[in-house]
Amino acid sequence: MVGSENNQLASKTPFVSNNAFGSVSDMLTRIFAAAFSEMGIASELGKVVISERRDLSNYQCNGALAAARELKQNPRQIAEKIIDLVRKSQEREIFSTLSIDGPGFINIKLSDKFLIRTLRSLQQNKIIAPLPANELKHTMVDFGGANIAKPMHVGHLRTTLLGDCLQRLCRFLGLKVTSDTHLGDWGTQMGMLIAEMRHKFPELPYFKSDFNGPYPTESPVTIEDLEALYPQASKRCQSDKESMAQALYETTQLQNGVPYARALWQHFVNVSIKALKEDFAALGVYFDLWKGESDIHDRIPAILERLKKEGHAVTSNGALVIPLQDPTGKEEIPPLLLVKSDGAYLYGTTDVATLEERLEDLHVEQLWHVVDKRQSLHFKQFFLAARQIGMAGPNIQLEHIAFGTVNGPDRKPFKTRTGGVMKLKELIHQATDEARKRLAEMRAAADYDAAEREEIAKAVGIAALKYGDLMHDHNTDYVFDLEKFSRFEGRTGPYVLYAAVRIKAILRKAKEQSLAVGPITTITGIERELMLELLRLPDILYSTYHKRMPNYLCDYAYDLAYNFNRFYLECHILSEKDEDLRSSWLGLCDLCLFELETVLSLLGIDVPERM
RNA sequence: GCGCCCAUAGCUCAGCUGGAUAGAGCGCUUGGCUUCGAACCAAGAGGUCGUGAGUUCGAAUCUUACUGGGCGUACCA
Repeated sequence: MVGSENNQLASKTPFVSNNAFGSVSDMLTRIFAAAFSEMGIASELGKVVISERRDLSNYQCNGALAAARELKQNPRQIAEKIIDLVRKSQEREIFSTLSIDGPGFINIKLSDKFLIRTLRSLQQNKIIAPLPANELKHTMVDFGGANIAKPMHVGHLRTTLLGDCLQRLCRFLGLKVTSDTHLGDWGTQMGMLIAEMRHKFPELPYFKSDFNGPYPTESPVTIEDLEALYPQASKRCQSDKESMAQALYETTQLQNGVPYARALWQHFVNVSIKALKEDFAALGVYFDLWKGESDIHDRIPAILERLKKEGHAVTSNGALVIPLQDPTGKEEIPPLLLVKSDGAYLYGTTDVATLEERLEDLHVEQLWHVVDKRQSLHFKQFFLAARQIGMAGPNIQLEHIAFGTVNGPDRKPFKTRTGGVMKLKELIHQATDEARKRLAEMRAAADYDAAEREEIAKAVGIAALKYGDLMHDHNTDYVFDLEKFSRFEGRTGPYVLYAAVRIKAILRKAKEQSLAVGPITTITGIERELMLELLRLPDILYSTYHKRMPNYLCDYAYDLAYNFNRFYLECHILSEKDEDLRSSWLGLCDLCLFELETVLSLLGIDVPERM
């Protein structure tokens, strides 16, 4: 029979393989898909999802309803047959009940045996199955959006946290990842800075035409100087044509590699990178590469030549552009500009050259740009151009991971009280302050020494900040409310952290009392909910990856913490007299901590030992 | 003008392929600590899912028109 073959097929792809724990809903889907196809119905309809009616089931399959429309049959009868087939399969011991409710929903309850067996294997190995081999693409995450001479501010928060979460998640799921900030270290802004330096400090050796010796190894400016210099330079050039001409002149000197300009520029870059690394480090964010626009500058002429020769790039209104055709033919897409009429390169030019480098030298297969959604037209143009000129083939994934603005209570982009741009450093300080305040209010950690208290405040502050940001769907704007994010009640980082710390406290006490942390063996009541929650981890990780939606991780972390708190309240673990039950519960605590810490670490949040 | 996105409880937000009674947190009302950290938990009130029409057995979800808001629209990034 076809059917038994299908069932065997399903059982040959266990969701626990090589000790690695996979998706339960995928595993159930395989079983149901086999049953659907055995009935001659499209197997896609066998999709099993986590139940929306927790009171009725753990998982559900709605495929019979859709099948009923195609087959023009009664959905309940179809569901009946599906259930019969599943009951006959080798997998029947997974289920405690399979029932049909409403118009034809198949409600699935898992057996205790299955639940215990599965969690025990996870408990032993603590390995989550990586993505299937064909999905393990070399992924580049381009995020952070750092620039020379410009401080990191609140506008960099989302790209940094989102990008970092994505790179952590990809690595966790077995992908090869290369992250790159792609510094804005080239172009007119750099010329403007040099011109400003010449204007203010003409006595520096860089500006002496008769200077022969090597230029100083010490930077003439600090990061603070640079940050102050940049707005002045920018303002001067905007208001004064003469200054702009000077800036363009310096830009040319730099691009032609004239020593004084290069030397000065190198100082700017060094000083800036040092400061940027500190900013990122304060958030626990690290990059594999610190490439910049300057790195690909030399590639540009050859690319432009080729594009002109191949007819991809044409002159239009004095500029060199790639005309774009919308594949759907519906809308008109403005061309991608490569060279301005004054000869300067643009955003799109460096993007194309950088893409070439990433594809040819680094062999990246998947490229994610984590950038403000206001730039979506640019990325649409850039990606389309990359396809049109044949640079990115069909196997290359290009994606703009767009995010909305961080708003203040007035729903306008977040500002300081005085109306200025909030620096990232300042934001982290405020988060730490808020956490410190909360901890003091609750008289928490009062008996710890000052250094530990400070460390805890930092950890809690970062958790509040990161969770508060990442919990929101990145496609939309959100209201930044530090006071709210820092609460220990509700859907916040500190709440989740608290649950994890509670577990650590129990495990510590258990160890002190030499109580065994054993395999999970029993289900008595409320902990079943927690166990079902624990079963979802792989599903959550995979869907977070596939949708590129870290907010799923945040939701899940909260659900875990909440379910643990319920279990904790109801079951008094350490005082439990039944040794087996106690060690089973301790095992459950340990597993829950493992999952919480896993999810939090993907969000970039560390759990302190106590708080 | 054209294009993209958004509109869900008093507030901030979820809502996975079109599915059952639209969820959560905060706030509000009420209840639970001689026991592992009450920084917790439980219960309740609160909704014409922006408006109208359409597709469907079934729409917050898909189509369409409209209203209100955000953003972008060739030489900035």
